[in-house]
Amino acid sequence: MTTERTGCGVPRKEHAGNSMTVYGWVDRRRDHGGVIFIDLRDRSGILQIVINSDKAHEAYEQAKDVRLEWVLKVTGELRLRDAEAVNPNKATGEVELHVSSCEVLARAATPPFPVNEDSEVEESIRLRYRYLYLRRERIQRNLRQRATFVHALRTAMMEQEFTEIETPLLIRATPEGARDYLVPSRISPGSFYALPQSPQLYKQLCMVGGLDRYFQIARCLRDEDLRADRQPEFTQLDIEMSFITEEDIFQVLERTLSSSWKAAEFNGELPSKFPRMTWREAMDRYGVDKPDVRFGLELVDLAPVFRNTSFKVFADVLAKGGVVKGIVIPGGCDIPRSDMEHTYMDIVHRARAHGLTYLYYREEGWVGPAAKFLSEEEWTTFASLTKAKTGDAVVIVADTPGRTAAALGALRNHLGAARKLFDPSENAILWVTEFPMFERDEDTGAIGALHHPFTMVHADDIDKMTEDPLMVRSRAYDIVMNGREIGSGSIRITNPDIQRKVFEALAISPEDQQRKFGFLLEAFEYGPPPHGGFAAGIDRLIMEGLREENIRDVIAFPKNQQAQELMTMAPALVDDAQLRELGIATLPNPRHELSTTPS
RNA sequence: GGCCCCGUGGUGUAGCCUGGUCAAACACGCCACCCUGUCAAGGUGGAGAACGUCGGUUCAAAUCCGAUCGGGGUCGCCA
Repeated sequence: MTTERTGCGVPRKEHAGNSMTVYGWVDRRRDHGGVIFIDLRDRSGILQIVINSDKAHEAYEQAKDVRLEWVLKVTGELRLRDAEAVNPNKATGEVELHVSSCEVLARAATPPFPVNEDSEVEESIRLRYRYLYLRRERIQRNLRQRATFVHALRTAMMEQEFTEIETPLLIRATPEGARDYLVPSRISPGSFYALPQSPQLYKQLCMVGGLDRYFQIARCLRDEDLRADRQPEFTQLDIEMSFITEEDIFQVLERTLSSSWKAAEFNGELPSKFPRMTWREAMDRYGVDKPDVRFGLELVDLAPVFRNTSFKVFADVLAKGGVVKGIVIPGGCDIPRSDMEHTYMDIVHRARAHGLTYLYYREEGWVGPAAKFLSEEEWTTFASLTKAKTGDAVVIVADTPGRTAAALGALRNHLGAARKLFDPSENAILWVTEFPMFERDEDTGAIGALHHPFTMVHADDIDKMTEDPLMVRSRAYDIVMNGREIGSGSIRITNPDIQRKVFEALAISPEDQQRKFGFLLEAFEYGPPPHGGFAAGIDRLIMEGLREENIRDVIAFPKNQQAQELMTMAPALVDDAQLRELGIATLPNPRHELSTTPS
């Protein structure tokens, strides 16, 4: 069947005169009475089929009843079209297949939405009939480019002497991090496996095992709420290397990603070296740890202006160790006060900052709620720090360093999008390095690991671990692209003394250390090589590469926001017998129980 | 768990703010017929939704209010 098959998108004028057989779906049909045109579609493209009642009567009788999405086998002779019949908009537009026989291989019900065009359809319908949505040209192209990209990643890794290793899917539940998906064990009733959030621990054990250079195109599963760029199961390019420093990892990623990007013919290109920025610098200049550097609007430290201010709110903040920072918005005088008071204020409040104030630099001078508080001297400082021009506006937030950064960082991202301040075809990729080792939970006050507890501490900061843990930098790094976190990694701790100090800083008792991570600590007693690695989110990279706004459009069978797969309707209830075998009993109405359980 | 947006024939939308003229309009699709050169074919005719669901306000509700369900976005969450 396939040996004599020609792809619908393949024929060109040089094939004219050839007899051929094509198979495919009816993309469109144009019935002129005595002659019927059918656009036949397969994954390679679309070919116009001509069925003439005089010349192929039997085929014509067949084709009369054909409808959209029917599956046909068509044999005929490829001919050049008359000059006036050429369609320059189609790859096969210079030729057409004159049919001698037309066989209906399958009929099709009327599709629930248009398959032959890239029109909007409600997400639930797309997901319910995913197999039909997959017929659309756009998603087929996305998935094909995805395959090319992943293939290129794999090739690049092999060329760099990495070994692809499969790690288990049924693993021990990890105590920290995201919520686990649990899998009950039949043989050990009451016990559960977890599905991996990432192969983190196994890849480190591969290093202890002497494999030296590991990689995997790894599925990762996290039971957390979904977002436009987040699915509960996703794919990572997972890497771990021994006897290396950051530089080696950076080089592998830069080489691998930029070459694969090119191979997949993704949007634009990636540089052969990614710029670097420390976490400190990212926070100071952009207010976020994943800056979108396609546009400016950098944060300006305005503390020098308000050092001796009569404006009580700012004075209080500064006295308590807070900061005053602002963003200069070029041409911002066109922003209505209502936006400042409502839209921007909401953004700032969501970041838990107290509020913002603003100043317009109009022809007649600075105008705004805070204008009256500045002395002549302060205006001079203000002008030199902001370098604002007539027509600009400045928004100012005063709060703790963290909240100020969060508020202005969020506002900056909003402004960048709302005021179209960047070229959407640009790829702004960079390394963000030297993340803090620890962070304090604002609500509980507890110290936690920002990356994970096996992240190596920056050599200069080991001494600060006990007295000033929040100032300790780590050897963790992220790749950030267009304001989106693409992946992260770190050099790992292999020194037991340092590991112990980290656990102490995190207030994890020796008993808990043993219980939670005992197997890793034990492995590290047997000569662990210095090592480190990285994990890059493949779905997100593809989103950026294809300029898709939603991760669902780069995944063949994605889930909806409730983490359901609407085609097969998973998750679903299972038989009591199945549960009994696993030693599991469910609450009578899980949904109800959950909603009434205080959290 | 919070917040925001959406829910009208198979699909996409209009109508909803300013309730009655709406057993609801338009495009595509669907059905029938006509048509031998189109390519988003064309023409003629036709079927198809009581406006997600429930409740309320009102003489009167697609239109107002409440709840609920479904879809999406987002904050929390994602070491």
